[in-house]
Amino acid sequence: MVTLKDISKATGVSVTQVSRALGGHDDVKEATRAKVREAAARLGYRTNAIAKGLKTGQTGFVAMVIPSDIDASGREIMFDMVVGISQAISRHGLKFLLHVVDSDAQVTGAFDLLFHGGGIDGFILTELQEPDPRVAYLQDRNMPFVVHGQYPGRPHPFVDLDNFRVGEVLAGWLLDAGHRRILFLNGQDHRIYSSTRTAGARHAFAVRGIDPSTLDVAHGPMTQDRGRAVALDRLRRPDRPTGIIAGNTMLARGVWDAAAACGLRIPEDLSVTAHDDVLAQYPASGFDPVPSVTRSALHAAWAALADTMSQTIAGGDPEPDSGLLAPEAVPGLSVAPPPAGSSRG
Amino acid sequence: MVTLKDISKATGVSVTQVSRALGGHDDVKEATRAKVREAAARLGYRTNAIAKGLKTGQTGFVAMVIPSDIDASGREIMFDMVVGISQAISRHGLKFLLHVVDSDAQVTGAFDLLFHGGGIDGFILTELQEPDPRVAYLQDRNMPFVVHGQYPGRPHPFVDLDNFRVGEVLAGWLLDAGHRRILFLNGQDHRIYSSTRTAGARHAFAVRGIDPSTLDVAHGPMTQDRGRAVALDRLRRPDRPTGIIAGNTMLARGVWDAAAACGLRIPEDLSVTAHDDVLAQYPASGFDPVPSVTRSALHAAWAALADTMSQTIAGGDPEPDSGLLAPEAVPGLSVAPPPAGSSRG
DNA sequence: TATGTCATCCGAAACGTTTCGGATAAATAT
DNA sequence: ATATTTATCCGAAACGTTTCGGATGACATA
Repeated sequence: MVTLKDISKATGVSVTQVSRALGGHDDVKEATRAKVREAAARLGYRTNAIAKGLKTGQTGFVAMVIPSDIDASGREIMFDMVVGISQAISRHGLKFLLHVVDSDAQVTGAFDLLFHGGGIDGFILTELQEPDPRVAYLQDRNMPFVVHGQYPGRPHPFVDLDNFRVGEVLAGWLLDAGHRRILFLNGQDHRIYSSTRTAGARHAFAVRGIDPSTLDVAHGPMTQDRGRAVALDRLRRPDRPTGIIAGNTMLARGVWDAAAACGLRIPEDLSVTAHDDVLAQYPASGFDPVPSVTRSALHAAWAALADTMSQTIAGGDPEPDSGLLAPEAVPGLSVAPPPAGSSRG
Repeated sequence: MVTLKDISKATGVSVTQVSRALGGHDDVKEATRAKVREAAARLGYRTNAIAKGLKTGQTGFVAMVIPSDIDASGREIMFDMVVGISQAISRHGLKFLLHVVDSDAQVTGAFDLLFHGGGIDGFILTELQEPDPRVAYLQDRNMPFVVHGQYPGRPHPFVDLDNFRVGEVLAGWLLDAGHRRILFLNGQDHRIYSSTRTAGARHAFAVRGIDPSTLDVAHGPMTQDRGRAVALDRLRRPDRPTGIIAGNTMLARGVWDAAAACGLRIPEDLSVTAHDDVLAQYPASGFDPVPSVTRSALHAAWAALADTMSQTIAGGDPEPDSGLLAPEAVPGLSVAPPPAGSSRG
């Protein structure tokens, strides 16, 4: 292994100055720095992360702890998350660690193990639930962490899509076109993003003087199958919805299927709005007509997450509310006034 | 942070002896060891992995490097792998690290980065292909690694299902029942496990004096949809196969679907054998009739993999061939002689 | 001349652990 | 009695890095 001492010997510069030269400190003569850099490159020097970690107390490892008993719909989205986050973390020169435990109950124990005994600098939390003990646990023990999502009542470093705004916009488009019987195909129950989107949608109702309780919200996994099934069920009722909000593009695909199955045209007979996470596997392309969507790339969220993580580890408290990502509102051709025959609710 | 020095102060035992007491060395009086253990527990001591790593040169981190551009069918299996491996690794007191790079080409670079600069003890390789530069790269640079699978021509630490035997048994059952027109629904092309299973199946043909080239092998992702599609295509031909080998239970499900669609009964009109990985998400239950399978739990492979990894890191070369896992042969009710009307091929 | 400023440098200590090479005293062997 | 073994212990060095607290000489200022 090539060490600073080797470079020191090779150049005649002290270990201290070699360290400072490579570390970019400013009390090193340019000529010296060049000489050191050259020798480091020539000898194939690589900073020993462990030694550096011992001195600085930081290793550059960021961990995410997940239970192995995730349900089928969770696993699919989880892998995309893991890949996206890992990539974003690597780009910041940090290293991503995935730690799998047997059950939810063991997650907090793993935090302790990894942080105190394992040289982990910080944690990433996703898929927040209500209630979720993880946030309080980490806060109480002063372990650095960043959340994808926000936990109510406890300010903490986070990155999150403005889900309230998403619900507001998607519902607003339908309401403004004249729809009153609206179905919201939302995500899993007890997920905070789901309820925040519902709140945003209901807010859109309220500011227009429409009773928010008339919004029909259906919770569940965000899959094409479920989208089709729930939409089909509702569309076959006599007082069928004239507008549907889809939580993501997979649910939207299910709605398109259901509309086709019922012989309903979009947007003439049924208006649809959706949120688009810009995932490669769930492209928003191929829809006819082009849907009206709120759009926010998940990979942008991962990048922001990595950024906030690296700030948090460095000790700088990120500014509150800086983590809220605004969705882009992209009107398409999937919204029209409700069909004349439909009675207004 | 609680250190050895703190325990030393609290107990009056030297740092050296505290270290040895906790480390399980034998030149420590039992009374002393108990006193030290008590103090460690009381103060909440946890070994500092970084400091230990600096001294011993090992960190307990094991990494797996994957490219982000895996195809859809790959992602599904990959997540199960990652979860299974991570869990098995944790159980050995090691820590699992998932590192995602943008493309295949960047994998070897990541090896260097993680090993030399990142304090990674060793690597786990899965999904071997032909050719695959990773094995030679790690071998040439003396980085410890364990492979799930075997690379031809280069002995290396590995854990693998005996895929030759799987092909041999699954084909043998059909041949011994009298089948001659057999379809093998195999895994992805260029995957070593696929070709090894094919070789095993062809060997079963050869030892029975039957022309191995009459075996029809179809490569592709191991999904229910593909199983149905390929089976349907073959079953509709005039010289349809009378026996089908399914590479896993999902493919088998597709075969069951296809048989139903063609009005064929199993096993009266069509015999089927399959391999069962014993995955929770792809249960082998719910089949009627119970299929004849070779069975080998993937999670047993992960456990063996973690075991071999920990030996390899410790410097002990695991015995060659100790990594080959024998499948269990579990006859069911899905194999019968071919229907009388079918002409023998 | 004496003092201060500046750029550049370096020795030594520190991070927490493990381990080498003995030290001590008691028990046993000669 | 002395020599040897045994059980138990400890100081100090080492791993590779960063950083504190100065040191040095050149130059400008008073």
